[in-house]
Amino acid sequence: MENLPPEALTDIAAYFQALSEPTRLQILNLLRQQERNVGELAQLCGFTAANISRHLTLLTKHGLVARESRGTSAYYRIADESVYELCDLVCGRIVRQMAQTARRQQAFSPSAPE
Amino acid sequence: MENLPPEALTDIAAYFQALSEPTRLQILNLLRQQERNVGELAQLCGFTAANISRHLTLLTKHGLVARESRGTSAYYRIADESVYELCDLVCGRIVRQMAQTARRQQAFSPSAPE
DNA sequence: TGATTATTTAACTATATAGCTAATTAGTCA
DNA sequence: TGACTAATTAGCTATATAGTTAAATAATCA
Repeated sequence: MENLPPEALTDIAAYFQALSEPTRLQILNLLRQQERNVGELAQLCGFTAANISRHLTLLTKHGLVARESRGTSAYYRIADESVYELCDLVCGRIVRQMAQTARRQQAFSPSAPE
Repeated sequence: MENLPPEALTDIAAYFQALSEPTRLQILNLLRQQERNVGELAQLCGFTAANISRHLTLLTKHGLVARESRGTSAYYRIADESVYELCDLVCGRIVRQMAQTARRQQAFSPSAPE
């Protein structure tokens, strides 16, 4: 990232944006276990198939998932496992930060932490 | 990310969202070299100070940058270097993907690559 | 205190997008 | 071919947000 052409920032931002939506993260999380078709994902996520389909299209465009047509169904699977590295890194950051916040609040009101 | 409480996805999404904006990435990139005040960043980014100030507030809320008041100025610096790891990972992904796309296009029209 | 400068916040406009329903497309099978 | 099912796309609404200018805060200094 040190010496980036300015337009690279746009690409990186777009990639992060693909990951900046809870429903899409839920989809990625579900696909971690096994491939799924659109209807299954829709049911598991609790949204319409139309909605999930649009999310899957976007994830595909960014190379995060891959689509395979089988019969009348479309099965999606993770295309690049390295996404989970990213998510784990962020997870770690958040946990650390929450712990830190908790410590700070403890310091202010040790008797009534909240 | 394996066994996450559902609300964690929202937190992770919010963190990625902080990184999903080219201007904010530009700010982070500039702060890689040295701390800067709002006016400097505004000038370097080519936007108003009001706009940059709002971006900095958001980055601060996510623990990405830290603010220090000095005189009438507010100086910002990177609060967690690990952001750059994330960005480098994404960078790598994008470069790999672009190379792959280029190869595919080469395969289709080896004489007139574009 | 009053003037000046830097930052932040308020209020607004443009644009993007997550969700929906309904319409369309595509594949299977009688 | 026609009926059926799954997926996608179109069209819509509601919400979020990146940018702006202008007003409000905050700190310095004469």
